[in-house]
Amino acid sequence: MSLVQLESFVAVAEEAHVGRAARRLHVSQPPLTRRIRGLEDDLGTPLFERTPRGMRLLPSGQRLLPRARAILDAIEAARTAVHDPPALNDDS
Amino acid sequence: MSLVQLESFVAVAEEAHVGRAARRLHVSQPPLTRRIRGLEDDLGTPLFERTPRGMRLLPSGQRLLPRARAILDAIEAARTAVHDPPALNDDS
DNA sequence: CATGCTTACGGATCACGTAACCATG
DNA sequence: CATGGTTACGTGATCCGTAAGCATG
Repeated sequence: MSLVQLESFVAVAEEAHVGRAARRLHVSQPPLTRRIRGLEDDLGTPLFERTPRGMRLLPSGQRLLPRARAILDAIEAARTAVHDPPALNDDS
Repeated sequence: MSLVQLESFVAVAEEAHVGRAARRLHVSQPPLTRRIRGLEDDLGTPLFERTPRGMRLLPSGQRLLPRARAILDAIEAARTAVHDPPALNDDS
């Protein structure tokens, strides 16, 4: 599992469409297909149902989605925290 | 920033020693040195002080450590959640 | 036959391990 | 001079984009 895979998963889940997610991520479709497949392989379970209209989240994917978002948010928060020393307490 | 970098960071922080962390991660020292350096470059700030005895966390690294652990834990939790459907509620 | 996901494939980039290097006490 | 982190370097793995393939309504 990688952060790139999680980011790709969230984009595809939100767009329900590999093509649109690819444009949003500024990447072509094939890498995105492979990232999703790689994540599914890593987890050992499919996350989407492939329909002729696009991608539909399976229950496994629905369970993953909020956690994936939280992890990506935590990454951003960590990035910020490294740079921002906590404000000094007036009492100290 | 990658999960491999975060995992490497936690190991080096806990061991305060690249060599020991490398053995723990079943990797040789140079890749680990490079991972830490890559993380520092990505964040734009050093995380460790290099001493002749080993590695010592800087304040920036001290702020990162608990967040890195939380993120890695969240990854494991997500991995589990994908496979484990929530227990059915008796009331439902 | 239009749409949309996937596979093939060639090329670039990344990441490893061995070996050599450098700094400190 | 022992210890421990880093740099050099060659090789194998990974990942991308273009192009071709395939399935569905």
